[in-house]
Amino acid sequence: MGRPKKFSREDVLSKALPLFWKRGFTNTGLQDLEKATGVNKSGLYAEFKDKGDIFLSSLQHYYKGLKIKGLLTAEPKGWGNIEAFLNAIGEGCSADQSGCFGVNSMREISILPDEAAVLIAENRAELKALLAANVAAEHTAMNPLIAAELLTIFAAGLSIEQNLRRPAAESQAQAATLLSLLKKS
Amino acid sequence: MGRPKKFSREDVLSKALPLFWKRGFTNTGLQDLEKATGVNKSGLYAEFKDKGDIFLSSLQHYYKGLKIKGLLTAEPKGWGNIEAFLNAIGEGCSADQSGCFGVNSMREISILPDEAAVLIAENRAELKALLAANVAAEHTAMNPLIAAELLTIFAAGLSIEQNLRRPAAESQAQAATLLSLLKKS
DNA sequence: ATCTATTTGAACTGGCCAGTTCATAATGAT
DNA sequence: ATCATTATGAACTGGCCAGTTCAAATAGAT
Repeated sequence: MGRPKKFSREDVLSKALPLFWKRGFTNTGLQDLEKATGVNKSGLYAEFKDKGDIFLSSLQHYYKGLKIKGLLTAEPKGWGNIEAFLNAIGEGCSADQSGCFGVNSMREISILPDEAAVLIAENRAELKALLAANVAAEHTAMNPLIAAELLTIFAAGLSIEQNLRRPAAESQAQAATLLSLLKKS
Repeated sequence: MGRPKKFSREDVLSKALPLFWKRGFTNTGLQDLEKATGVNKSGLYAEFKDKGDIFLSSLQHYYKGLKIKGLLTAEPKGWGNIEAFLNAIGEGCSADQSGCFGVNSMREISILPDEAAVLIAENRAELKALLAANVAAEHTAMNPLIAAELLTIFAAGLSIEQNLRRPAAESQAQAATLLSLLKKS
């Protein structure tokens, strides 16, 4: 046995995540990461390949811990779940974390590690499928896949506009409006 | 009279804009700007205060030349204008310019000159008003302001997802779906 | 005390960054 | 030819960047 590790990979990621979330990839420096995680640069590079790897791992960590899967798989499925999901986008916005990290990252996708783009696309697809399942449970006349796509785009819009620091109440009101439209059809 | 200017401010801006549009503020360097505009660093700093000023001016230039005002003020006002507007978001996407520059910039707003945030907010408000006017022209049961807000968020979602290089046809199909929902209500 | 695994901090490389300065050249009008 | 205006390119500052290397320290187990 040697000296025990002082930090866990997940500890580091959960502290790095808010930085990337707020400032993005390029605007988050290694110094920032050292300070936030409390782990030395040497330590970080012992654990991660490079800065891109830290970002990618943070993104994975983010998706892993995401509540929306829980919200959208709750029973019974239906509008209730969808409304809870849309509201969650507006709620979780501390000063540091606005909107969805995945949506925010879309803007930087051209300079991100390729795997990041894949991750984002995969999770978008998963989200859409979950939404579709909840729509389908309501037996509407509307095609669940089409409704789900609509909701996904709307959610992305809500997310990105969180950067303008819109009050959560507004977002929720708009979410309710869209939902009532979908319910009627 | 001295030597005449070789470049106009607007020339420079129209060449700088695609850079910022594609790569954002931080990821666009002065070297890139020199190469793209054909104007020396010295020349750029004679015309602009700093890099932030070039960005801000590019954003102004972008909003000035935006077609959407034309699309949304065409007569007769109504769903047709709105559909044309939504489709334009998906269309104008060359490899260099994806989505709306204003929406893309929301992600970077925390590191942008303050005036940029103001500009973006103003134009969002203007867009919303134009959309509302077109909804109002249709005399729907729905509150035009609420519908306009919905459309604005949806447009932001479409814009940001353009970064994933979605085919324009998909975006347009989704736009049509949302419109049909709005028409029905 | 010794061995091992890990943390730490500092020094360092090489590169890019924004921004400044200045000397030189080009261009036009008078 | 002179004067005013602008363009150009190069040199330079000071700072931050990601990433590497290494020696010293620390902590546990045996």
